[in-house]
This record gives sequence, structure tokens and C-alpha cells, in this order.
Amino acid sequence: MPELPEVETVKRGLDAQVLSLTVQTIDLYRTKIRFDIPDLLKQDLADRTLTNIRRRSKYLLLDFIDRKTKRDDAVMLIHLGMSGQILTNTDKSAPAKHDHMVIGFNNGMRLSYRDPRRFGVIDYFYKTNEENHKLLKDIGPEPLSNHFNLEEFSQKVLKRHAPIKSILLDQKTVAGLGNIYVLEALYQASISPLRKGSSLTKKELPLLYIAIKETLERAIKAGGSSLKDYVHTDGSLGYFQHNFKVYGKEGDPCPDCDCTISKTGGIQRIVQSGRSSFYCKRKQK
DNA sequence: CTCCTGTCCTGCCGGC
DNA sequence: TGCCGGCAGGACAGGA
Repeated sequence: MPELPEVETVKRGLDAQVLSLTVQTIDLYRTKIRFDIPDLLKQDLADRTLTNIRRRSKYLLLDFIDRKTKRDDAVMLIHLGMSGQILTNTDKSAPAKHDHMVIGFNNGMRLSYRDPRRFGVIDYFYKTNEENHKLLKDIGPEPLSNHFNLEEFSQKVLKRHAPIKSILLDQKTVAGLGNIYVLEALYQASISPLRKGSSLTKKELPLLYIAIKETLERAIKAGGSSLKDYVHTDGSLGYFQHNFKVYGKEGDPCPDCDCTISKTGGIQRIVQSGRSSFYCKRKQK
């Protein structure tokens, strides 16, 4: 389930693999994944050159310049959803079962979008429409940028009464966190996922703020170091193993306070809003 | 507004 | 061995 660090790793891989290539062919094997893939993509993308790859939250944004008009005005937006993968390869074999889009470049490189569960998104639009894009316009600050500010973060959290887990999953609070890194950050900050935002103290808010940044930074580092060339042709991109401390660790001793599962300690699984949360009841208050 | 639930989708895994 | 139910969850849509 790609969150900010995985998408960042994919972005860096694509920088190395397909940046500055020119599109020759576009094959769509589905007109709709989560949303319709716009007709404009197929009509407009051919003969454009990929000039820049950006990441905003969990979205990849690929900028394409029109070689004839020299207008650098088209953007392909990709969200990997739950099971989306981007693969690059040079073989000419038939698309795999869940390949929904294959882009062929001028040097023989191909980029495939594969997504079994089809929770992902592919969109294509002109840059003038980016600012007001439905999926982008309400996203909060990038947590690893200067736009992520402790004061504003604290105000947002304090005025809400929902569980802190839900507040952090809300992309308006801060961009790019998903179930895994929310729980890892809360663990580092020793804050229970059940706590109401309004109950967080002046001491806890900076700890959480720092924990969000550090958790994501560590994961990006781990992603980069676990993949030599970032993009593999075998589809492994984005699914490298991380060393999570709590996510999926139900029943394990808490690595920090070393308590085993009981009424007061060990990693426990609970369900919040229908989603799993993992935490140590003893460490996280 | 805020908060919460339902929805989409397929692969995987445990139980019988 | 095969079937089936439950689960995984990002983010929108819509109801309370």
C-alpha cells in the first residue's frame, strides 16, 4: 500500500529510467480504473516528451512538453491506490493480466501501469487545471517541506475531536500518510491512536510533528537503499520490505519498552473506523 | 462544519 | 482439495 515514501521511491526510479524520453505509443486496456481515464490522454500524449516528474502527497505528476508547439502544458497524474505498480522494461511481450496502461517510448523503453485492485487513478489534464484539480486542491502541506509547520499542525489537531489516527489519515492535515506510517509515527511519539486530537498536549504535539518527519525520512532512506536502481523490471518496485515497529506486529513484544502482550503491554491490534490499528498500550498513552 | 460509514476491487489466507 | 468468508485499505460520497 504505497504511501509517501514508496511513491517518492517510485518517483526517483522514474527519474532514472524514463525522464526526457518521448512517447510513441499509448495502449489502454481499460477505460476506467477508479475513475475514467480521460480520452484526452490517448489523443494528446503521443509525441510529447517527459520533462519533469513530481510527487505531491501520494500522487505522481508527470509533465509532458509538446515537441511541436514547445508547450510544456500537459500533466499525467497517477495514484497507485492499494495495489498499483509502475514497471519499466524493454520487452515486447503482451501485457500482463492487470496492466491497464502501457506507454512506449522512443528508445524502446516501456512504462506499464499495473493495478489488480484498481483503486488507483490515472488522469491527464493541462497545467492550467492543476491548481483546481479535485484530487489535489485540498491536500495539506508536504511533511518533508518547509510548508509543514508545527504551529499550524498543532492548531489543526487541537480543534478536532476525532481520534488522532483519523486526523493524521486525513490528507488535509498533512499530505501522504497512510495507515502504516500514521501508526509508526504515533508509536515513535508514544501517543495512542485512540486519543482525541483536542487532548494532545504542548509536549506531545512537537513529538508527533518530529515523529512524522523522521518516520517518513527513514522509510525513504530504506526504500532507496533496498533498491539499487529503484525501478526493477520484475514488478518489485514499491514493495520493498520495511522494518515496521508496530504495523502488522500484533502479539509481538513492544520493541521499545520490551513488554509482552498482556493487559498492559505488547503490540495489540484494534479496529478504528473499520481499519486496523496497532499499538503498545503501555508505551502509547 | 465535523465525524463516521459505505463503497469500490482482487488476491490471499484460514477454516471446514 | 476446493469453496467461501473475511480481510487488506485510499479517498470519495453522502448521511447524521
